[in-house]
Amino acid sequence: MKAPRGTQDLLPGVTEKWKYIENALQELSRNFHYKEIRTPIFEHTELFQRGVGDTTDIVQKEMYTFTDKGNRSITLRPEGTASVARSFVEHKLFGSPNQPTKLFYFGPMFRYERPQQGRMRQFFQYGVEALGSADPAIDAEVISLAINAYRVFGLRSLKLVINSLGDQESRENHRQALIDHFLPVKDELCSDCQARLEQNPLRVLDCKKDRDHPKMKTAPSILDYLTEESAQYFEQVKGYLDEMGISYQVDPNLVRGLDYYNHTAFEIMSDAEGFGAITTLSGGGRYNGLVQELGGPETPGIGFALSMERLLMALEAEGIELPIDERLDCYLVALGEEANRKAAAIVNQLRLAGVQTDQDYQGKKFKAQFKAADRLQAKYVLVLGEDELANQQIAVKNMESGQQETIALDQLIEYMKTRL
RNA sequence: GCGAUCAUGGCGAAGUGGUUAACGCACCGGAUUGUGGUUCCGGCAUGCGUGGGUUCGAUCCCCACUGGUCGCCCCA
Repeated sequence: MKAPRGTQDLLPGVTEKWKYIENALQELSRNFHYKEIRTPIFEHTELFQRGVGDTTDIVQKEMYTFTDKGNRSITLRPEGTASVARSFVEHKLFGSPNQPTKLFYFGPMFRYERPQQGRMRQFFQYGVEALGSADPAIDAEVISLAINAYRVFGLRSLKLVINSLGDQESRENHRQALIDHFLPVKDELCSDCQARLEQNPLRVLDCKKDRDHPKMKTAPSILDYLTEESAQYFEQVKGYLDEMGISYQVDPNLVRGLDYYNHTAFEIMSDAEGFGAITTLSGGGRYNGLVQELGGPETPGIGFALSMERLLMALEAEGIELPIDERLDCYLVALGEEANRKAAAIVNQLRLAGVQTDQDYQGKKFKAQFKAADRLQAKYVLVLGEDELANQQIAVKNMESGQQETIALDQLIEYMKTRL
């Protein structure tokens, strides 16, 4: 039996890294004053159709959708924002006096795709959502949180790309301009783009196949079609970023794949060598119509999500080791029948006193037990043999210094606690 | 969804249509009645992803399936 395609087991040795990263991101979230939310792993399919958008690749071909025994159409969540917005509406969080509502989440997402490194069918995201504020300062806040989610681990080869998709009016004007621009040469575009021109002409812009088409360079930029208000908003966001000392690059062709985005859109990529085809580490943006679309009051929102798998890849690419201490405090080596009988109780006492302790359960010889202790990087080895037992004592060896002393058994816990 | 490539012990890795499937690392035991290292000696795949087929005989040839990896699409 194997784990299903595109899923993976996280085994001891890597779970410690995940735990470390989760803890660090949790602390970062707390400093930015975001609170944790946990939503279901599956939702009604309709949530994603309405929230993420029917024309997106995610909804059209990547969802894990099934019918449950009650004949409901259920989908394993492909992303987190729709669920958070749904929960925000369902629990009327907009009624709380503390606005905006600032939330973070962590958990598995599911997309049916061809797996390769950095792209799993089940993958883990950390994300944040700030609902209820249309202040450009909060756009900058979320972007800062996103970039610092990498910097706190020492990552440096990062590229922040931002764009504005504008408001409804900007988008419609731009959409029309794109159609007018490309329609005369529609036949020269790839089949995907011919369809895109009808459904979502914005996405023609980031097509790889038609990248070199002459009409591509002269295509109308969204930035030229922003309404006065949208343009000003974008300027303010950039102003806040400048003020924070966060460098970025404006890419008018940055188009996020989800329908709900408007105004600010951004992506963080890795510059590191040998990162492969997938360089996007995280992405996010503003989604001012989403909450209303899901039946709530008109509520602005912005958020982003990063992938744990890609964060770990970035750490590897930059050769960053997380400071994880895997050493064991204590390993008890027992010698003889009587000692074996006593060993478990002594180990148990140490553990309950907060000393991380282990012993042999494989019937190993004395020397082999010592080797095991060494391999586990035990800081101390306790030797319990007949001599020690006869005197109600135990030998304690500091494995780093090699020093060993014999102490009374009833002082062991006290002794160990002062040394660890 | 499309294209390419790969699959041998815990890990890495050689190999061949036919008696015992190299080697390295790791692990276990001994040399060394109670102290981590080194060295030496010994042990460790009735098995070569799964299922079929060809053959007197398949880990090796053929087909399908499963999974990994790389690229495309798209994204986190």
